[in-house]
Amino acid sequence: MSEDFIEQLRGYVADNGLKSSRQREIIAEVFFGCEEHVAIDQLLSKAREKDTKISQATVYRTMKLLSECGLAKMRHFQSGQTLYEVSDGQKGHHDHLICLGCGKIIEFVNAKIEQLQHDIAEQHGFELADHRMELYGYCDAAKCAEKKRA
Amino acid sequence: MSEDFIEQLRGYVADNGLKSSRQREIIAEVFFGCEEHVAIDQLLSKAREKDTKISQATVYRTMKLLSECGLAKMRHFQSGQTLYEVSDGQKGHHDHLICLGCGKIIEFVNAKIEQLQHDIAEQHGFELADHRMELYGYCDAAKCAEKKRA
DNA sequence: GTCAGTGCAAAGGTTTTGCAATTTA
DNA sequence: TAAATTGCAAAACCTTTGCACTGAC
Repeated sequence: MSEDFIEQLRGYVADNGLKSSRQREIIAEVFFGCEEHVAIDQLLSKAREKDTKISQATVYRTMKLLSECGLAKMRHFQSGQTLYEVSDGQKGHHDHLICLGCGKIIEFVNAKIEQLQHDIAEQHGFELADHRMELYGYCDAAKCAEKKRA
Repeated sequence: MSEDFIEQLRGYVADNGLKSSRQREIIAEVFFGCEEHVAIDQLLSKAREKDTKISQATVYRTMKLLSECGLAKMRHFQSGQTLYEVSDGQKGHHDHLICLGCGKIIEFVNAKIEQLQHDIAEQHGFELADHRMELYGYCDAAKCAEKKRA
């Protein structure tokens, strides 16, 4: 499946008069192989395991390209940090449940909420294009329940 | 009502062994007088209409203070920009509907969604602490409906 | 007088960009 | 060979901080 994404990338590259590169393939491979949300420096260090010389600029440029061709999506979380995830269009839309204790991020979808969101947009004369919902709380791990009290 | 917020700020300052200052009062006044969401540079330029010499650092420091005492809340939107709004605790919780055409931000609350959010958190063993929901779309203004097509 | 607050400029952190060298088609 | 890609370092942002000075208590 990761290979599938790489194919899409190659198609985009070919269709737009761009050229392939080893670095870009490595970064894309690392990105699509990531469980969920990754930061630039995580991508960089993982990419460097395969090629020591990959630069941070190339990671930024590759992620920008992946965003443009709809394979990646940049997200700004409440904490302010920027993370990338495989685009909704590729792996299905989902929202996030985030633990303030351990940072764990759980993805979920709720059809009723999706419906209500459309209703609300309509009520205000909006044509909905996208949305994000993030729930912040503490998971059931002991240390997280403890942090909650503090 | 803006005066009411200023009073709360004064109370916090007094209770914590801090001192009052003209600049801080001006910035707070500007902030509480803002319709909705403001960026640092907007606050700075509005504050400078009342006192030319106010520095950016003071605006940052004041907004940090207002966040600490629960009067302001910092928000990171999808675009990546950081905006401040009067805290939920002060003006009631709400979510956002944002026009991608003109940038207009509408606040709303939907009890059903709030309920569903709690249900979801519970299903995953989470204790909900906070949440955010942002709907992005195009409002019914002609120019915005047009941008949508592009 | 003491200590918090301020303005300025420098320092931090993150992301983008200019450029010469390299690689792809 | 022409044009895209890369790495590096500089630049561009945004935010925080150190410091000497000012102002509140």
